[in-house]
Amino acid sequence: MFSKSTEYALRATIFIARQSSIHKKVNIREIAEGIGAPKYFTAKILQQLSNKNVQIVSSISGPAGGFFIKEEASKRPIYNVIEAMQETHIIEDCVLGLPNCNEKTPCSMYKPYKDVKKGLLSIFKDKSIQEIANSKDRLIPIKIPNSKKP
Amino acid sequence: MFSKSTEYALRATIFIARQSSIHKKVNIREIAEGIGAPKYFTAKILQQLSNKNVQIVSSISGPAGGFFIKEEASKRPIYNVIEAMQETHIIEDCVLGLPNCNEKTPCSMYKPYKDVKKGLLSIFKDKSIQEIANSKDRLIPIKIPNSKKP
DNA sequence: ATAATTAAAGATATTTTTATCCTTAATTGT
DNA sequence: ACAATTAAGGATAAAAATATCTTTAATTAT
Ligand code: FES
Ligand code: FES
Repeated sequence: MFSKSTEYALRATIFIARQSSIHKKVNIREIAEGIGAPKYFTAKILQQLSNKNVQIVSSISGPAGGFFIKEEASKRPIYNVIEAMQETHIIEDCVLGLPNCNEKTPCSMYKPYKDVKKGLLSIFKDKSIQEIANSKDRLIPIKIPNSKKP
Repeated sequence: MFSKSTEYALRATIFIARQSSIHKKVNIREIAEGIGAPKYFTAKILQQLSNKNVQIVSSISGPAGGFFIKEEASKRPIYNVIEAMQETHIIEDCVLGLPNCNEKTPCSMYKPYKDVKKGLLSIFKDKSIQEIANSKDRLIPIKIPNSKKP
């Protein structure tokens, strides 16, 4: 559904939130391994999530540093991650790729998609990062005993 | 939601179906202009939809040739176009990008997405190409009086 | 002060997607 | 047979997404 960037962003956010709930900061290597994503690419995505006006994740440099999520940020909906990655269009835009998806200029899919869109939006808007992090569902493809991504 | 390829594929299929309903064959130029898509790229997509075991659209070379959709093909669900473009994964796969999206190995989004996925699949599976073509909703971005895509 | 550890930032590389062009084959009308 | 029109197929180009590497800055501990 989303790009790999956004998939990694969602997984990373949930992963960090879980560690932050036990007041543990995590570094890039831990995050990348924890979500089964390429390390350097994950680093780039974390810049997007931490930097900016976004402020979904926070970070501190140096030893004992790393990434974490503030209490208040973890209460925000996971939808904010999709916004930060600038991919709300994947849900919001016309299914046929036409501009101006609205009541006035609908395509053939507008009506049937209307309710689906609502449902899709609500699954990301109705749950906070914290709530999703609290579930102990997997965030990683498969158990890798000793992965070697240096 | 889908790739540009699939968006064009959906629009082209509906466009051709409309013309076929009045027994009119259309050529690449007419299709590309009719759906507001790049001509050569549209041609490549039509190969995917006509060629193969897919057979959603049919074509005939030479003067008075062009693309059309057979009666029986137009009764198939629009979902077949998404299958032909090999993008069912966009609906079917894990929202977080994890492999093996199923009851046994769910991610945090599995349950909330389950019903949305059903709705999403049904809007493409429950309507035939013909039915969608019969609606006279737009298939093109905006009215272009005299577009110049040579 | 120095060394070690961490993220930030910038540069580069690879792959995929999107888009275009050119040649060939099929069909039609003259 | 020949010219015109159309799609098919192959080659190439351009842009975007994905991925990696290198250097710099910040922080900590010694
Ligand atoms: S105009 Fe196509 S889904 Fe809204
Ligand atoms: S496992 Fe994630 S949505 Fe199915």
